[in-house]
Amino acid sequence: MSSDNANNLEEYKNRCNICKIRSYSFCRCLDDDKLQLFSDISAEKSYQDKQNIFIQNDPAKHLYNITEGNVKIYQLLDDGRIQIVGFLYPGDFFGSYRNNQYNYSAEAIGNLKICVFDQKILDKYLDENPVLAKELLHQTSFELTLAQDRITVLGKLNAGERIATFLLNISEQRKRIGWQNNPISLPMTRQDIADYLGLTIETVSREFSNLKSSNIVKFMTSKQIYLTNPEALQSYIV
Amino acid sequence: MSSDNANNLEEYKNRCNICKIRSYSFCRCLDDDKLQLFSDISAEKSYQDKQNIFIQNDPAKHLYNITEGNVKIYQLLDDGRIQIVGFLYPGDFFGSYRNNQYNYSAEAIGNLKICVFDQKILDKYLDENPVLAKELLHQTSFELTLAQDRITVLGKLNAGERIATFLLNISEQRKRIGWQNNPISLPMTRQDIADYLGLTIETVSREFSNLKSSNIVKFMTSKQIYLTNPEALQSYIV
DNA sequence: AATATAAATTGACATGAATCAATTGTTATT
DNA sequence: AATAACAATTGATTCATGTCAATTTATATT
Repeated sequence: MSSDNANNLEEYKNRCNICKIRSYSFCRCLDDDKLQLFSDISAEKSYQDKQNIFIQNDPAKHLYNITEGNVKIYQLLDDGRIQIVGFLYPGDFFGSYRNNQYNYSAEAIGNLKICVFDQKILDKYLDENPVLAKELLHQTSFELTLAQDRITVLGKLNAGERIATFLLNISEQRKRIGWQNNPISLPMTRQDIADYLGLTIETVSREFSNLKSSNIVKFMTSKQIYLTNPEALQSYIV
Repeated sequence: MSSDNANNLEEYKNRCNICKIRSYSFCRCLDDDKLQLFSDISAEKSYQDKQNIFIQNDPAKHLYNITEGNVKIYQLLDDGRIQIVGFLYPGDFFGSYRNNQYNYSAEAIGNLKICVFDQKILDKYLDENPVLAKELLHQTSFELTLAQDRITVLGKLNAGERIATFLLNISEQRKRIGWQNNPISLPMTRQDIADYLGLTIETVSREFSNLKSSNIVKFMTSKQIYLTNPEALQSYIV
């Protein structure tokens, strides 16, 4: 084994300690010695744009944690209609820690790096580390509130309100993980945004054009958007 | 103290042991001695139709477990629009075990009995009883999958499909907790159903009439509905 | 039982977003 | 640089569901 390979292995085994997203991911609850064990029971994996991580109804064997890049999770109806349940960002986890089926499909948006945990091994860990179980509970509970908010968006808001909410939510999320929150980058396509908001691509495009001509937002590129007047966006949402 | 009062107190202290909904509520994970302690840290409370249990954005201090009756949880927009996030039934829990704000308001539908837990006390319990933390995690995770399914319903299904899904879901839920699942009782009003499905009361009424005239359902009363042809309902959902 | 009040249904019409179609802009490939 | 393939925008029209209004049915009160 070359000293280079040895170094790489060392680095790989140490990756949890130097992980950039730890402070806003569920692993943050572990102290250093536990963290080392955590490196051992997880594996890092890379995906490219549009690659599937898993498919809905697959037997759920893993839990995933995003370390780099973006993921969309979606449900597919029999006739081809698609609903994007959520966009996930670094620090978010997805998959399952129960031995059943995945409730959605997961696909990479752009280049992606994730930590993979075996469901059974993680489950054993939970018994021994209540602090981790509690952290996952809190995180899942937070996910649930986000899902509930989205139910209201889809059930009650009109097209303009949905777009405004979407932009503000992304801005908040970026702030939460300490990234630039204005201008914001939109890693997903217009079609993705439409499938996320229960609209068509044409309606999304028209609403963006409205915001543009009202000087509320400004597009640096079609995927880089500057919120010129966030207060106006806020007032959209009632 | 009369012997009657003593008996009542005895019965009250023992109520977890004789609780009818324990087997499909999160308490099921506790064995007998732990359960006795659980009776001590919870209190039973009763509500009447339309009474609020708490309001959105109230400081979240309690976790609730339904022992009898039904609850609607909902979000209110500034202009009065309402979205019912979920209908809850015996065995379901709601509220919060985190020290933040409630994400929705909760209101009794009909007569209601609930078990109330103090968030802080329950939280301490979780540290000592990882099995309880895991049970809550699994339950919350299940709630999350239900919420995700609802996102797809609201984002992609048309009025007829939403109604069909709603009826089948209720039927499933009744089956899950071992109740009669056909005919099914609808404890909520038509307006509630509309606010739950992102529709208007008129559209809900019209879709019910369609199902009626297609001989897919039959109304014993306006709140007691017999699924004459569940397969036809199923095929609605694509 | 009669009256009042609330809940649910049905009809006529309006409208926001979907659909269909064409065009423009952007990114990748030779 | 030219071409192809894809992504996004814009316009014209249709349609599902909302809105407004009236009626019927169910529940509560005297």
